[in-house]
Amino acid sequence: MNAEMLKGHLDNVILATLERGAAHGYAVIEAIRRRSGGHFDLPEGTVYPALHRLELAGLLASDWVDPPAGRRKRVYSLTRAGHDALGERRAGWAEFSRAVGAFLDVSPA
Amino acid sequence: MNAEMLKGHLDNVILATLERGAAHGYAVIEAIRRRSGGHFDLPEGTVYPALHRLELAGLLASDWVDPPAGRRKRVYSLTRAGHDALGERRAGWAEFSRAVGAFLDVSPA
DNA sequence: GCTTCATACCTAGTGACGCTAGGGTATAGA
DNA sequence: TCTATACCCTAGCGTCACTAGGTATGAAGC
Repeated sequence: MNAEMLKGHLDNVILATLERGAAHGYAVIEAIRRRSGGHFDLPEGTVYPALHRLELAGLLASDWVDPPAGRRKRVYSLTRAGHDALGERRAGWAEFSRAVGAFLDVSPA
Repeated sequence: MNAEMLKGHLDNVILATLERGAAHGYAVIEAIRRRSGGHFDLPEGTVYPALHRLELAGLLASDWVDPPAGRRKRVYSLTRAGHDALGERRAGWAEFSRAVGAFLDVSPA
C-alpha cells in the first residue's frame, strides 16, 4: 500500500516522525512502521535517500553518535526550517486530502 | 498545489470524474478544475497521457465522436473494470489518507 | 569458532508518472 | 488577417520510491 501512493507525501511522514524527537534512520523506519500500524513498511532504500534529501534541503540536521556499544548512528533532528516546512505541509495536506476526498465522495474518516 | 502531491492519485480523480458520465479529454480537464474549485488545474500533457494509460489498462473505453460542427472528440467512459477499480481505489484512498492524517495529527476535515 | 540474525548505514540503477514544451486542426470573433 | 478558444497529441525531463546490492558491529545458537 506504499508504492506510488506515497509519492510526495513521504517527506511529510518523516518530518512528522522527527517532530516527536530526534532519531537515527533505522529508528525512523521502525517508528513509521509501528505508528502506521504496519501500513507504511518502508525499505531502507526509500528512507535513507529521503533523509539525505531533507538534510540537503535544510529541513533536517544530522549528528554522528558513537555509542559505547554497537555501530555509529546518524541522528537526525528537525531544523527551524524543518518545523516551518512541516507546518506548511500540514496545511497543504489538509487541503489536498479534502480536495481528493471530495472527488471520491469519501466522507472523511 | 498539484505537482508531486498528485502522484498516484491522478487516476482516482479522473476515474471519479468519468463516473459521473462519459466525457472527452478537454472536458475532463475542465470538470476537474471546476469541481476542485481551481485546486487541480491540470495541463493537457498530464491528462491526455493519463487517459491513454487508463484505457490501455482496460479501465476506460473511448469512442471518436464526429460532431456536426467543431473538431472530432474522443469520448471516454468507465468500463466495468474501471468501476471496480474505482471502488477499490476509494477504499485505498480512505485508508491512506487516514494513515497520513494520523501522522500529521490533522483532524480529518 | 562459525553461522545467523538483528541492527545500522549507504548507493547505483530502474521504473513510474506528472509536467514542460512543442506541434497540429477547427471554429468564431476582432 | 490575427487571435482566441476548443480539441487532440507526444518526446523528453525531473523527481522520487523502490530494488538490489554492498559494508560493518554485536549477540545468540550450534
